Amino acid sequence: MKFYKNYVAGEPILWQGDNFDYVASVVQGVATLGKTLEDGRTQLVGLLFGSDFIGRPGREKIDFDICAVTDVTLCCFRREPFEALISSTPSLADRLAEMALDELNAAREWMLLLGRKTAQEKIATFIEMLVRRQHNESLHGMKPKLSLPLTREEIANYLGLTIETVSRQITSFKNKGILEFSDRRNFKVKDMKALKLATGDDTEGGVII
Amino acid sequence: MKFYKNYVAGEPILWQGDNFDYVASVVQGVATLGKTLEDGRTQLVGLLFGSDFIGRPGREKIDFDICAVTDVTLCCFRREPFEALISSTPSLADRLAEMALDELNAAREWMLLLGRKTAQEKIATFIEMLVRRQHNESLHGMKPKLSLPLTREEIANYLGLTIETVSRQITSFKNKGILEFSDRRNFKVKDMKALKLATGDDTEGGVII
DNA sequence: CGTTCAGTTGAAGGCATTCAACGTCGGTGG
DNA sequence: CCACCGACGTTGAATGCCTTCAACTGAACG
Repeated sequence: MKFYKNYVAGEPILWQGDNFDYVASVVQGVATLGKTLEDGRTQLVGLLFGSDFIGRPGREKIDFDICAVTDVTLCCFRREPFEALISSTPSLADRLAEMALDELNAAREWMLLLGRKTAQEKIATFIEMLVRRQHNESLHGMKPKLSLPLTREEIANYLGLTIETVSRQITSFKNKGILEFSDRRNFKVKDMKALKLATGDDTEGGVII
Repeated sequence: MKFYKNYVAGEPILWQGDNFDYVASVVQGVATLGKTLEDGRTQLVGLLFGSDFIGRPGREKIDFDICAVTDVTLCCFRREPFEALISSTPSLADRLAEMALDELNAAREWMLLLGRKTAQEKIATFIEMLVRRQHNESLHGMKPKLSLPLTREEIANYLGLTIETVSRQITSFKNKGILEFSDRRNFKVKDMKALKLATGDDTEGGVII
């Protein structure tokens, strides 16, 4: 019923329209959910981190692409026994429903970003989200080294921008002393307050993580 | 346990952050789900039509605004007995989970629109969605009169545009002979094929509704 | 040392926005 | 009845933000 699958960075996990007879949970690594138009324009609609879930009971098709951006390990379950397990375990069904609702809220938050935020605000929001997620993962590591899990192109596709704009906005945050990069991927937040301010969101009383 | 509530067009139903001790189903009318930034920029993240659902078990707060755009009737259920009912009725829980997943898919589709589509494609996609939904409602009414349920401003907020751009793009579709308006709100689609083409989506073999 | 790929930077251009004026419709009151 | 008003919508001109196009940098690799 249960088995593991491994993917190397850059490898596609599922293509839009594939049907797929198991469900899975991310054990390790980061993957992207993306949709593409016929002419190649791509929009990432979600990121999958550890313990995120792929596939849902009753949905055999998936209408977006899933792609590994780092090496990824999935824990897979055959569909029939898993659905049987859900039927007999209400708490599991509840948990899945909870996760779906969380994703829905995240998707709607991102709609606000895509529809109404400026490039600067998009980048700030993206970085701030990374801080929050990576902070949760490395529990209480006080201001750890942070890293961008995505290439500039993937960031662009996640934020509805171009690579060039992403690059310029990141440079701008460097110049303002808000971010500091040790290389292309690894950075530290020097001024969390300014970063939060730049997201365009409610200020929440200036609480610092 | 069950009661009805009525709202007139334009009336707010719920504000961002309100907590709300019942759940509801839309009986009649259209409502919008919206999120707003501090400076007033607004993004609609969903439309509620008949039989759509507001609120979820275990979520007492709602983090967006809900607003009636036409006169709206809600069928409301007190939270505690409703949650008890769900626990004892797996099929109802399944149905709610299904609806949440449908909304998630719709939200992601909309993310593609917001992040990657041009103004022209956004309008075309919006109109095409209206055709599909209103077609379902008035079962098999062959090419009925269609109507925009939203003002130009609401359309703009739904598509991540300004009113002026919405107006210009609609005019453009009129001039091309793809849409024909009898007044500001009511129209017919004169060339469905061209409309679908203009959405930027996959052509689906040119199937006409 | 040349190649390649990811990222950066510069300059030009375009699409949507912004600002502004006008048009239209429905309601209200003189 | 008609003038006035406000809300909604349209249209025009100018600006600007992001994109597009292009050249360059730097690191990894054979």
